[in-house]
Amino acid sequence: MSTAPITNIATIGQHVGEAVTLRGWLYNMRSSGKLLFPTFRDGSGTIQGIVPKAAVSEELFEALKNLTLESSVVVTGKVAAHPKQPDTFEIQVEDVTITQRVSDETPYPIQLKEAGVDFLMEHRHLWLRTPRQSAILRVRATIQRAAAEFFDTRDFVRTDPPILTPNACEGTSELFEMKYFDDDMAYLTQSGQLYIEATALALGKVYSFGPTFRAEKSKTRRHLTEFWMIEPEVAYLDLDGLMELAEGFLTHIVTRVLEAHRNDLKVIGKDVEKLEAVVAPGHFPRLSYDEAHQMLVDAHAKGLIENAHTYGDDFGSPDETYISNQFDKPVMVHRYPAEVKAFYMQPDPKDPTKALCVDVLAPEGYGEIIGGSQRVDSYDLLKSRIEAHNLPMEAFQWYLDLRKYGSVPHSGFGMGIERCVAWVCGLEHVRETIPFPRTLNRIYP
RNA sequence: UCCUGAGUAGCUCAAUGGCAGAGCAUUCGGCUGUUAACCGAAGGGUUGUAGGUUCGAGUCCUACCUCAGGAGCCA
Repeated sequence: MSTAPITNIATIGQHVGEAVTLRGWLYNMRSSGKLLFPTFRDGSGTIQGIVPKAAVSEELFEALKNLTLESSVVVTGKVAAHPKQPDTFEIQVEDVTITQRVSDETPYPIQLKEAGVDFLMEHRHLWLRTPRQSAILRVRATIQRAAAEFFDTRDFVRTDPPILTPNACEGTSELFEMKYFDDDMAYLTQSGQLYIEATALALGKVYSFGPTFRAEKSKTRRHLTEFWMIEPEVAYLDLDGLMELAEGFLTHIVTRVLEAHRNDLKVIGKDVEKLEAVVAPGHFPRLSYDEAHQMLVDAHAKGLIENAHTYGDDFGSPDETYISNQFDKPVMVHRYPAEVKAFYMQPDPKDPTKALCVDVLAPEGYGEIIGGSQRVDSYDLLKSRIEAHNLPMEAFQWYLDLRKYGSVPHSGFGMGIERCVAWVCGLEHVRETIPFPRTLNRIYP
């Protein structure tokens, strides 16, 4: 075996003129008579190899010529600039060890050509190998790291809430239910918020980051039944401070993605200028519910949206799309009517019919990626809200305790990682943002 | 839950109610700079399931199944 240093494809440009070893898979094969052009991938990228018949042994040439796609290989060869494509490299193959050859009887099922959603999802474990899917997962990892890093470097303490809970956090959406030993029922968490309100009052500034579950029968490009959420919660923070936090947070994430993933974004097909506009100088626009409503009324009058928005109702998907399309940065819509929002949101002292809450709408019609609010800090008000929403009072005793012992104004938000990734990458559907998406009709593979 | 659409070769799709087709993939052959290479050949089908109409159904009708898009709800 060769002694050439092991390298990866992403950084292979540093080794032009040198012999290197790549460990990966056969991604594609083209040939032209006595020239082979195998394309290899190694998880960090793809590179074309070139194999003239005269340059290698007869056995190796034949073995390579008949090699099946996605067979695993260790390749040794000299790195050279691509003769036709600028900033691209190729490897002049000298030796190949086949780690495992894909059988002729069971060829790799996923073609390089287009395929349908059902087929790809059924083969998600293999679909992940395509350059686009790999690029998306790299961007996702950076978004997750940047999101945690933003809070870690600002003295937030990460506190992980439970995943098994005894009751609905918000008393709203459908929960996944399971038996908890003999007599009790448990539910998969739909948000860690209530629990991190407790840790925020212990530690000041906290965040949680983990999976959440919704048993909603939603069948759209924005919904998964299992998704990841990052949620900060801060004592003594008001709504304005929360909006500043959200703005800095998203700016940081997009900055990190632009630093590290211009190539990946190109593979994915995202227009990088759209992201550069997000981090350009200037604040994210802030719009009150009333202003947003007026915007929709005007748009309907001009025939720009189909359905008139009724004052007092939440915004529908088409409404959010219209509003976000008016700006090239994320839009923060605040102070919704309290009636359409959750029971724990603090009323606006200037207009108690409004809640001190904010939804951040991503550009390009990606909809709500962040939802947050200032929380009710009065014991009596919270108790009456729990009653008004017909929630089981005994389950919320601990939550009420937080208002009994040193209650303070506090605020927090939650961001769904998958929607953020879909927006940053410009994807049609959130199912591509997570390795193994869980949707209404699919839990395999 | 509701609305809409789609199920035909391994994949992506054609086929006026009248012989089941193409491209890609696979196998075989050709080609010394190919770019989802190209050229030639071969194999590959219970047309989602069950009924019905008809001389004849992939095509029309009914029910069901599966998937997708949207609404509602949400991140």
